[in-house]
Amino acid sequence: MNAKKAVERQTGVALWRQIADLIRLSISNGDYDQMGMVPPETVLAGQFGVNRHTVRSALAALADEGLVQAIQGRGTMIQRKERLSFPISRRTRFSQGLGDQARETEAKLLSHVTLPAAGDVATGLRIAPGAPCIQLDLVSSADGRPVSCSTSFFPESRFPDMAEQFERLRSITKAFAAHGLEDYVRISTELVARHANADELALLRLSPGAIVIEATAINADPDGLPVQFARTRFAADRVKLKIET
Amino acid sequence: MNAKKAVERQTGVALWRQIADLIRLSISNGDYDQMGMVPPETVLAGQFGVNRHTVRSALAALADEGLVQAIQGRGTMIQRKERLSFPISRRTRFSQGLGDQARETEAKLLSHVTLPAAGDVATGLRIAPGAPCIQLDLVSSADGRPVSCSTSFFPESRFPDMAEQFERLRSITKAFAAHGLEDYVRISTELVARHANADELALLRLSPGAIVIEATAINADPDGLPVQFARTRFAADRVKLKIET
DNA sequence: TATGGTTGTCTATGTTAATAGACATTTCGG
DNA sequence: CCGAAATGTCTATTAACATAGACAACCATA
Repeated sequence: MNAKKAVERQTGVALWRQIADLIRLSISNGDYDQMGMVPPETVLAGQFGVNRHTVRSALAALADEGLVQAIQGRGTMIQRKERLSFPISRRTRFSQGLGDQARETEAKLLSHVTLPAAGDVATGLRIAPGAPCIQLDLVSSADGRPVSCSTSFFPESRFPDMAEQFERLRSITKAFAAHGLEDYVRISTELVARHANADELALLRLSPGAIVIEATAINADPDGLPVQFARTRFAADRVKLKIET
Repeated sequence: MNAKKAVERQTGVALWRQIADLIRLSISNGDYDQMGMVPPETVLAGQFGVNRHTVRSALAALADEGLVQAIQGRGTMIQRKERLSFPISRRTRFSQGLGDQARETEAKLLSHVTLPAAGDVATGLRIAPGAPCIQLDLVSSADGRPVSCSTSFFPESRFPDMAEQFERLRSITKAFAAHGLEDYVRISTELVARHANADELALLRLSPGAIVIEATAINADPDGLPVQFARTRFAADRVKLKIET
């Protein structure tokens, strides 16, 4: 599987950023697990066909992310290498699916507001456009590391206390249960990958230029009636989406 | 809903490339469908808070992709805006799922070779490491536009003529049928998003810095025995993956 | 045909990215 | 303790990116 390590010039993407992305990929692929450190700067410079200083810029960016740490005289140590495997199935729940991959998972409520449903939200939830719905903005983390941020919409008529219940119970599943909904399944998921915008960079603590996977999903009750319209943005370099059919 | 149009400086990604990506996204979102053209350069420059020349670089890149065409005195016309919706389910077939979204779909065989199965391939296909398997490299296009490129592995013992049959029938499904396998289902799919490498840029005719979604999938016969290990890279700005559960 | 709005082209200037080389500093093993 | 190997720091130079302003060329329309 020796993926070619090629960098392109004059593409609008700086060489040091391309190289940083490639090294990050190699780390999460486990290419350097033997030694627990990245190859020497001079070797990397040779592999990528660039100057050592360019590699240093790339490594500095990765050190800034906390992914590696350079030690003078020794080398550049790998600090982290995880890529969480994230199941997407009919029963997708955040913390549950991660299983024993993380010691601690957390979902933090950023904001909540009640507002009239916009076109795509109304269509997804099968309610009248303009009907009131509750919007929750969350950031989910594993072991203190942000993994995804999401914007969810719930029909207010059915789940009037969604925000309060979530804040109390710290779980969408439990907040649903508090409204008398014991079970729900995913009926639709659409995925798109793109560069992270400014908000996402801040929320997910990403380095600029990073990629997010945006999943637009609809959950429904056992009768097939939509209960949640969610748009979740995953930090692409921290997750692997596993589709279970 | 009104996604912020923010560009970041000193990120290693040139402003013109960030802007080109954002405009591409707006086009495929249909933001400019009313007028059929992109806003004037001066307006875009104002929106993004950059110089007009920087916007011109971005538009030049998009014109290079064939996405827009500038006409002096009139404006910059939109030439294309598609984003194919691509279903991923237990029965994922390339051409079939696209339905009426494209007039013509094509799968082109780039190369085929028989080689001993590497670690992950052997594990995925549940054959002994080193056992012979057939590798097919394909590029799939819709209406002449490359959408994905893939590398597939098949156990040679069971599908000895995979390459020949595919070349004749132009379809994995039909090539399976020619080997006596009438039906198969997807048992595993993993998704990762990253920047395209040099090969993918060329094969998919992408502009440098573009994003690909890499899907690693395993198909199995009705008895659950794996028959295909595939790694497919989609041009992220041309597709939307729709997960059907 | 005159005018306003749009893209095309040119010059100039400052900033960032990348290369090149030299040498200092630190670590580790012989 | 010495020397090889690694990272850290400095200077200098070139190419690419970004800004700024001016004006030409072209299109639509009043």
